[in-house]
Amino acid sequence: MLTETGRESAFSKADNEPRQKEPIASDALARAVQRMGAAKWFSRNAEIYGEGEPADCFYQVLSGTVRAYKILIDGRRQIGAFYLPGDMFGLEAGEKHIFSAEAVTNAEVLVIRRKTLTALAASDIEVAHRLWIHTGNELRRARNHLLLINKSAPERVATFLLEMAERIGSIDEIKLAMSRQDIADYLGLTIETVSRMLTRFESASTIALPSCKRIVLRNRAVLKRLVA
Amino acid sequence: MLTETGRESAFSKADNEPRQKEPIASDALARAVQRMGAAKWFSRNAEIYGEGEPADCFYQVLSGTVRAYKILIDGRRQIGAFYLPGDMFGLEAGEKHIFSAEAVTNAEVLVIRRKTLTALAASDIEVAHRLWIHTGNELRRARNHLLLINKSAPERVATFLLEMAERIGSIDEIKLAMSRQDIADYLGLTIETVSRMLTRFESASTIALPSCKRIVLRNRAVLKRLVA
DNA sequence: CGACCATTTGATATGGATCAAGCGATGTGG
DNA sequence: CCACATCGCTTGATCCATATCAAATGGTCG
Repeated sequence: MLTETGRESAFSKADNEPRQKEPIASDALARAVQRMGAAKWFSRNAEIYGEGEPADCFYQVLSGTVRAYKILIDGRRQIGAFYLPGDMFGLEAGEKHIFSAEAVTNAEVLVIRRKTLTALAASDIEVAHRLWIHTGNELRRARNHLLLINKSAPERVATFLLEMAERIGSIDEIKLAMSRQDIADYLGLTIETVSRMLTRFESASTIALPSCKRIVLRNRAVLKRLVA
Repeated sequence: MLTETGRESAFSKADNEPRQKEPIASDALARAVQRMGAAKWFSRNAEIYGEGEPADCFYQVLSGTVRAYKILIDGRRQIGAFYLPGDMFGLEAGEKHIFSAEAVTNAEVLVIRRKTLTALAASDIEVAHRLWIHTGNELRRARNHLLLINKSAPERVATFLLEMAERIGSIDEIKLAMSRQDIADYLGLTIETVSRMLTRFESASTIALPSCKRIVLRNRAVLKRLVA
């Protein structure tokens, strides 16, 4: 059954938020991580691992938000994914990390050694299967992200808002953990463009912006039509 | 104990050749596909599977080239990947295909039922492992593709040329199976822009264009610097 | 209150899209 | 074998969405 080691403390100490309903996954893989992983704290902007380092560990977010990114030669930064509580990351069958990972906010993360996991997978077919499913989900996300990057700026921002709302499980209001720069680097836009799109949506009463990190979706239909 | 070996590379000489002489790939998964798969011919532009259809089969290209793509609501087409001889595709842990697949050229493809493969994976840990590796490789490709899409047009085209040269294993000359439209849809550009970049490279003697499908890389250093 | 950083807003520049010919292959029927 | 249609590619002219540059505003923390 679900082992929730460290969960309560995670929730009370997370700088960020009261948590949603049931974010922590409970499949064989997640259970293994929760049983055998060690909780570790990362403060805002701390590096969890760096690009090119050997991928020795697998992670699950307990609280806070994590970004996976890559710095391009011209200095730009492409964020490949945000990981929220319950999400697992850091191990995709490769020897080395191709992205770096950092805490967006103070975050508590479960860490489990790769060896531990692969040893388990060798004997437990369900864990092996779950690892595959996990990578498959990452792949689906990456492909959706790819599709996103070719769209117009309003479409990208609308997609981001809906994606975040769904993942946070919130009804209407999203509390964003990340800065405009993070959003811009995720969407392949500039902060100015992200900001402009948000104010444009606000002017159209599609969203409201009580503060720059809180966004209220007032008219999802309009956003969904954009995403289409 | 599981061991991760690097990605298997698909080595082919020219994708026009009807057949590979050598065994195409030789890991446990590829061997299973080659032993139990049925060869099937698809003529140019024939559909192999459609988006949304149940992902019942797994495929390996024997000859020719295949594209995986998605049509967006606005009618644009995003090509997610090209598959060359030796490459496997069509099964990534999901129940349904999220892309469609078509033959770019006349192509021979091995087809194996998903059930056959998952049954095998349940008893053969090595096959299960290779399935994971395969999805991991697809993920790495998708992430590289994502990075690509944010770059400038010259960078994208240069990246495409180098990628193709490497995958085809050609020294200097690439024989492209795909049209300019295919390239454009892969890179998120228009055919006009792709064409202009190619002629620009040609003017700079970075490449030569003996015919529109044959491209000679005359100065890889320049291309690599662009990709950086 | 004042300094600092993030965000918004405004003005201008530009890379690639779009619109529009032209050109060069490939194929077909006479 | 040629005339001609067709299709894919290249080239040119213009437009527009977003980047870039610059400044103002707002929010946070000492």
